[in-house]
Amino acid sequence: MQLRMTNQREIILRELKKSRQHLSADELYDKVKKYMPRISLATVYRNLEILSEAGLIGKLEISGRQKRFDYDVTDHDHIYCVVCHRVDNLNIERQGLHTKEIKSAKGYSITGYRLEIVGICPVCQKKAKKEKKK
Amino acid sequence: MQLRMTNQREIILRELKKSRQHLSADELYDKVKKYMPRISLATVYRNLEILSEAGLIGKLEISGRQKRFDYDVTDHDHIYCVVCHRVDNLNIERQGLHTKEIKSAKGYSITGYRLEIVGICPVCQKKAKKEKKK
DNA sequence: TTACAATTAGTAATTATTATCAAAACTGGA
DNA sequence: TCCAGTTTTGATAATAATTACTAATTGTAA
Repeated sequence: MQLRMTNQREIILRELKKSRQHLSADELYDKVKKYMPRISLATVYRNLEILSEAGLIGKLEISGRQKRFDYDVTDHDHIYCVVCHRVDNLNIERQGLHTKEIKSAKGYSITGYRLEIVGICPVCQKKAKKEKKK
Repeated sequence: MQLRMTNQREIILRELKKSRQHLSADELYDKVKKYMPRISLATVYRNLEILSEAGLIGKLEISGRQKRFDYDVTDHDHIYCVVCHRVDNLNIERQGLHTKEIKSAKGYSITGYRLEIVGICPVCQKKAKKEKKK
């Protein structure tokens, strides 16, 4: 199956890469609408799935209610804010993780792994301090 | 805030621990109904949140559409099936992960981390083989 | 007991996502 | 270029999971 690069796809892809964030479908919808006001939210959802299946973007299936998509398809880990659900990329040395232990874990055939660092992002830390003062 | 242990809470907690699985609210609802047929699904949702805030159970905020809850609150990692979304517990040596690199990552204050091994569980592997034969 | 607070069952509302479908836009020959 | 077939789109309906609301019930502590 060959991917046809429509205008909609082009702009969705461009805006996600431009943002350098891990956007949800509706956040991306808002950005794309500026260039293509008549685009449908369904088109954004549809194409995010298609683009991630084609390997042009990544799909984060981590925490939070909404799916988020990653502009960076190279191998990396994430850091995630428990308060606002913001996600950032991380590069961490992963020495010692490809062990026999993992490879045979519970009879699973392993396709990959991900390390998620969980914490509170700088913005939410500031907010929390302000809240305390009240 | 002190946690009042109601009948509903007791049974929800008991059934989750008994299952030794990572159940979603509706799966647990089905189990609990056998002992308490008039319980409401909303009560299950409500109490799963309360129990996890009280630290009596864990909340998995990982992949898949539904939230899942963990009978085991001790420190451990997970292995997760990309096909059926089943989750199992794992104990893996995590040497070399508590590095300065992580502790100061992107200005976050780190509260923890989780390693998720991703793969296909034995059951889904078997199903996939059967599918191929067709 | 008796008043007050917490919890419950039942249901409505909300949120995120997926499905449906007719219209529009592409594609690759004749 | 025109046409037939395929894809994709926009609009909207449907679904799934969760949360909010509310009156009734239950527990608690004086």
